[in-house]
Formats: sequence, C-alpha cells, structure tokens
Amino acid sequence: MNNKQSLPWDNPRFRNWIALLRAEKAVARELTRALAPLDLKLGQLDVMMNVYRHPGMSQQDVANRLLVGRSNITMLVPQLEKQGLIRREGDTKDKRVIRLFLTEAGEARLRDALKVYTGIVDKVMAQSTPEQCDAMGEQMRRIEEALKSDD
Amino acid sequence: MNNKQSLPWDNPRFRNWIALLRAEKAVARELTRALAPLDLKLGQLDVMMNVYRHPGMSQQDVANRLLVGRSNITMLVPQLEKQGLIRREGDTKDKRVIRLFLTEAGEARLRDALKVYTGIVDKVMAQSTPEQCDAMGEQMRRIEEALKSDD
DNA sequence: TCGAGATAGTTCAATCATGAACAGATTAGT
DNA sequence: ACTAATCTGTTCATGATTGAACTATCTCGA
Repeated sequence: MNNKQSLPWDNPRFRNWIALLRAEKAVARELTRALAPLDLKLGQLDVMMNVYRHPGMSQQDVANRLLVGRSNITMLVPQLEKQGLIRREGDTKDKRVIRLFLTEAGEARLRDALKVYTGIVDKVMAQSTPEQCDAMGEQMRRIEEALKSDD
Repeated sequence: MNNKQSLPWDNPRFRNWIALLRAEKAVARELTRALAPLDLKLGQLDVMMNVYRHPGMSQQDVANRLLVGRSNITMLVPQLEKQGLIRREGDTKDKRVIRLFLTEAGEARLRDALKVYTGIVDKVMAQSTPEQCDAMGEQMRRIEEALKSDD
C-alpha cells in the first residue's frame, strides 16, 4: 500500500496555495532588494503606508492592520522617527494612545518607495489579465474575511 | 494639487497585491497556531515536505526550493534530527553534500501535520470555485517564473 | 598533476518578530 | 467615588533569519 496517496500534492487547493506562497516569497525578496537603496525595510514601509492612508492612527491600529504584535510597532516607529519620516503625537483625550503622522520627508520618501514598489508589482501582475488580477484580489479579500470571522 | 493622486491605492494591481499579502499573513498565523500542538514550525514543515517529495535532497537543494539561505537549513535540520523526524546521510560520491531523508516517525508526523495544513487550506480556498482556485495558482506560477528569469 | 575557482555546509554576529510581564491611563459596574 | 477589568504602549528574553567569513571538498584546464 502506497500511503503517498493520502498526501495532498494531488489536491489542487493545496498545490495552488503552495504556488502562492512561493510567489509571495519571491516578490518579497525582490522588493526587499529594491527598497534597500532607499533605506527602507518592508516592515517600515508597511507602517508608513498605513499612516499615510490614515493619519493619526494609533500604534495599536497599525499593529492590527498589519497583523503583527504591538511590540513590533514599538520597535519600528523609533527607526522611522530617527530618519525623520514619522512624527508621534500624544492624544489629548486619551493619554495612553500615541498618534502617528508622516512628516514632509516621510511623504516624499514614501512616494519614492511606492514608485519602486508599484514598479515590481506591476511587472509581476502583468503576468495576468486585469480580470484575472481582480478575481485574485477578490479571492484574497474573501480569504481574509473568512479567517477574521472565526477568531 | 493633491499629490495623493500619484499614489497607487487606486491602482488595481497594487490593491490586489496588498490583499494577497494580508491573506497570506492571516493564513500563516492560523497555520502556525494550528501546528503548534504538533511541535512543528512552518519552516520545519517546509523542509519536511520537500524532503518527503524528493528523498535524498541536499541541504542546498532544500534552501533553493524554499528561497531561504543555506544557513537557515543548517539551523533547521538539527531541530528535526533531535525530534527523530529526519535523517542525514553523507553522499558517498561527493563528501561535501549531506542528503536528507524522513524517518518513519518523520513521515508519520508529516501526515498528521498535513491533515491540519490541508484542513485550513481547504477552508480558505473554499472561498473560491475550483476554476478560480486553479486560475490563481497559474497566476502565481507565472509570477514566480517571471522573477526567476531576471536574476 | 597541480592550482584556481567553484561548491556544500557550518559558524557567528547582527537584525527582526514575538509574546509575556509590566506601568500608566481609562472605563464600567456598583 | 471606588475598585476591578480593560486598554495602550514599553521592555525584555527568546527564537528565527540573514549574510559574510570560514573549512573542506570537488572540478576543470593548463
């Protein structure tokens, strides 16, 4: 008896998920290399993108959106502050929370970084038609939703 | 002039890629939690899956397939050896290379882990039709191929 | 055969993410 | 008003990952 039959490499869902993992890792490596000259790590850029979209976000909000721990943000923010890219401001109503804003330099750096970022994303997504690309995005949003519901 | 217009959140490719990142991270967190009772980290399972598929793989081969550094495998393998899941065997022809094999216990543990793994993957991929799932997998393979070509 | 260069694996220091424990601030129930 | 529970952010020890330097081995061409 060959128990390899019970293993999932002939399961399309499994194989396709593995393909996604490999593609994501390959793109992440490429992005990390391309962003290095701008002195930005992927994690730092993630923070900046969220703060740009939602100025005044608390660190907790950022952590939730990025699906990382709060302590991660605590470690990340001072790096961006030292580079003068982000500004921290204590909330006046609730003295526990710290609100984050991009500085002018931060917005400028973000624009440069996003040019690099979208350059690579455009290249890899050009492997699909716009319809396929949108269909994939919708799948991903459904997946996230499906996992969020059963916490 | 509002320079937000130059930023890519209205670019479908960009938005859909971000959705992919969020979904991948959410699934990875779920998998990590689900595999903890089996005493397996995702990285360890990655190694085991590859060694199972290709018994006698060298550490270098595993590193290439997983898109990680060789030293990562050097650190990972002893953990699996201590658990009695993997066996290392020096190549007789080329004394530099070490070939990896799963033990009986390793195959058994892999089967258990893959039940958990496919359980979650099936659940998240059930958010799409089989056709969408296959189309997504094909996109991902094309992306990886596109990046491999310009190293 | 010999030596230069390439390759497999290891070691090590540096970086990064994580979760638990903690301190201060706030909220809610009584 | 007061206490308990909750929430934000920080600190710290731990484990993971990386790339560079190193050793040992192999390959190839003169």
